[in-house]
Amino acid sequence: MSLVETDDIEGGEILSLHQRILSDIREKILSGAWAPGHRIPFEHELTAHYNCSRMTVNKALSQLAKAGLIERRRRSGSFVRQPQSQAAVLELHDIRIEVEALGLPYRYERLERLRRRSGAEDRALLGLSAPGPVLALEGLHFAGERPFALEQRLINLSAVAEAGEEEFLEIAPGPWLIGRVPWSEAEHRIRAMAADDAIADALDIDPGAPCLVVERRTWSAEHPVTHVRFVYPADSHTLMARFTPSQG
Amino acid sequence: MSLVETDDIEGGEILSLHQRILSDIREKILSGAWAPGHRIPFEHELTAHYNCSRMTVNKALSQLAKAGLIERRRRSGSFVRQPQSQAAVLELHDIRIEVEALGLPYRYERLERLRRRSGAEDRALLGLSAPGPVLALEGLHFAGERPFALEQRLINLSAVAEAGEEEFLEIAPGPWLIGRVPWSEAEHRIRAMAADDAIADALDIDPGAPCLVVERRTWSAEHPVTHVRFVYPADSHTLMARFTPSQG
DNA sequence: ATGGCGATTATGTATATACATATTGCAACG
DNA sequence: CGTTGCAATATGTATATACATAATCGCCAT
Repeated sequence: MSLVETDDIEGGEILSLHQRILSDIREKILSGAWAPGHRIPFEHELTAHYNCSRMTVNKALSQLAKAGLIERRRRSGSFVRQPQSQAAVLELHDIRIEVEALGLPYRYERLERLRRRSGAEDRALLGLSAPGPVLALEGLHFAGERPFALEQRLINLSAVAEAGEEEFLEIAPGPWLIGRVPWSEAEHRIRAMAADDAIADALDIDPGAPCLVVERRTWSAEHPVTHVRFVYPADSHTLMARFTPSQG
Repeated sequence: MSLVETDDIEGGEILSLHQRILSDIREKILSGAWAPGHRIPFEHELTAHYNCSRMTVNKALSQLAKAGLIERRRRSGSFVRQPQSQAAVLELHDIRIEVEALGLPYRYERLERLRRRSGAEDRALLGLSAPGPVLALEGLHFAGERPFALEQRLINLSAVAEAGEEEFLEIAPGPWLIGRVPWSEAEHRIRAMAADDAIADALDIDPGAPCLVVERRTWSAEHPVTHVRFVYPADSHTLMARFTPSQG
């Protein structure tokens, strides 16, 4: 770390200039101070503001551009983009990680918890043939103050009895399960859907607004473990997956 | 980085050195030539090999490190990391097969075919760095009498010259390409969207109705081949993927 | 032997500089 | 009046250089 030291850095985090520029700008964008479409200062202005070289500014801005937070146009400047989470490789789907990748604070909040004997619908979702105890959970994942995803989950208590003792008030069931139940197989279903009133209300969007729905059923050693449905507002989320062919 | 031919002399995309180093190393890792744990050449060796400055090599390696492909240790070198989970074999779907699985007659119909020199937007979608000839196609996949999916496709004619001779009147470009171009890598983006007027018109649905959008970029040996966007009416379609974890 | 210490080495970060490239606006020209 | 072409501008990429930092190796003294 060099002697540069522009303003006295309050608070004591030792950040490289690069990272400080990054987080400054990210914060402006995520806080809404710089709305989508806003032109952020030119490189040479930031160079002056941070008292550093253009290369350093350029590296930071390039990184923000690659992360999708801003868009750069030659001769015009750099502009704040609509936020989109391009994170999220298909397999993982830990919403906390997605949210934190966006630089936003994450929070989970339980809406409902119901222990019951599985009805026909529950059994269809889980792929169970016989009735048995299940836990039905509904909760909201927040990114900052805004709902990021609605989660509706069924857990097969015959396979994971200890889940029946858990309240899941602020702990999302996904990470909880992953730590306890080794899954051997999963099936994903992805589709688009118009938000009905209940979903619109929970996610704080307009009824009829398009949503991305990701459903997953998980088995462990042939036993159905859980079925979960995530509902994302269309504008909050892009699923991404990158892969090479299995052989040729 | 010379100004040499702007026009495509066949055979090579014009890649920046930075990108060339990136893709070279990525290819070695993904192909398995450099196994996990393998020490990749020191920066100064790569500097010599590519005849460039250490900064350029450093930038490329830093990027690979951030992407999680390699791990860097001071005084020791850079090492290929263990592959992190990601299984997710979401198969490239052939729409004909989907439709026929529903027991409905399949038909493809071309709406538009345009051969042009790639503009900025085309290049962004394809991931091209230099201008060149592209083929822009738009077509409809029918299930019975109803539109099943709208396809908007760009083909990089520098990579697949013979596509420029094809009319694609009733042959969907997807299957045509698969038979000719072995792909080595693909990137998928999945999201929900409200139908705009043009899409609503093509698909014969209401404007604002939710749609599932699947975008795919495909590379063959580091050359961008095609970008395609499928738009499905929400009610017509569910994407499915089933997979097992690669490890833990 | 062994614990400490300095030299060596590879990466991390930053600088100044140079030139390429894309886009915009304006001015000159037919 | 519109078209062309040039200058200005902002970003893109690469260079050479400098010094900081972390980890390791080997030497030396206890």
